[in-house]
Amino acid sequence: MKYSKQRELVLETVMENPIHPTADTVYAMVREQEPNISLGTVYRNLNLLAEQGILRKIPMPAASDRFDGRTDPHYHIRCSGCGQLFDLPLAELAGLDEQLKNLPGFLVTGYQILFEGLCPECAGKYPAELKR
Amino acid sequence: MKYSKQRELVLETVMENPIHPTADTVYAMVREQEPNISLGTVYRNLNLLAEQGILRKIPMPAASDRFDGRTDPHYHIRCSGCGQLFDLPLAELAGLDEQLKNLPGFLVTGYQILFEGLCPECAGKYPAELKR
DNA sequence: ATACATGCAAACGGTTTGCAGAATA
DNA sequence: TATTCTGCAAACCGTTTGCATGTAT
Repeated sequence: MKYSKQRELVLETVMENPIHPTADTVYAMVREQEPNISLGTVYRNLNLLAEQGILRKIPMPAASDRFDGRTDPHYHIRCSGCGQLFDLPLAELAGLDEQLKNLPGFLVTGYQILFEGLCPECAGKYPAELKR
Repeated sequence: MKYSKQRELVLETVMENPIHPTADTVYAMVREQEPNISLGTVYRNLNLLAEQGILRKIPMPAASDRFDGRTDPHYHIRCSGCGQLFDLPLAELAGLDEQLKNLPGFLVTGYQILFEGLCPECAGKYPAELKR
């Protein structure tokens, strides 16, 4: 892997903005410092950095993938109010690995969870009953 | 909702084939009985039936959505070997709801899990170490 | 008659890719 | 110089949509 200014900016942007940006968001942000960067380059670098394990790609069902500077295992929650993606301060799911080992037939190697709900800020704004 | 032969076939196909087919697969299957049906109609009906809760749409990260005739809560596992999606015979995740209620700030309303691993058949074929 | 559904094809959004030229090592 | 990278634009894939026509109520 050879150095490039573009890649440095892409990485820096994801690292310094823990907002789990989409490729498009990264593109917009990097463009402020490097107006000629192309969206393709942003994608290429994000994917490359994710492959190397330097950052993480969070595939989102029915939405743009997001990228995360944190590479340690942790959960995410999408806020139905503002649409943002947050880290969820939830401990490892206890007992799950246990259950998974004892499944007849299947060999589970991993899983992805995406939580849905309201972030602290939106939980305040919305009434008791929550909608989509 | 008005009756249509096309919708009936789409529903029937999903119900009778518990393989969690994609829209494309449903299209191919229905076409054998109704060669003139269009892919758009298949999509429209699958979405409509899912909205009504008659069947379930399973959004798949970085892949085509799948549809499920089973509407009761249960988990799925994607086999890394053959790519098929299976029901996972796993009990409700115990204690998770507990943990979720006590999260500071966040109000969790739901979650989706997708497991990854090897199905019984593929688990036999592959050696001990498993890859992607 | 009036909804609602269909087939078709075009449009869409997110992402990837082929290419010729530019930058790094 | 050899390799990797870039910008650009076109291609791609899964899905949705507009429209004129057809069908169920």
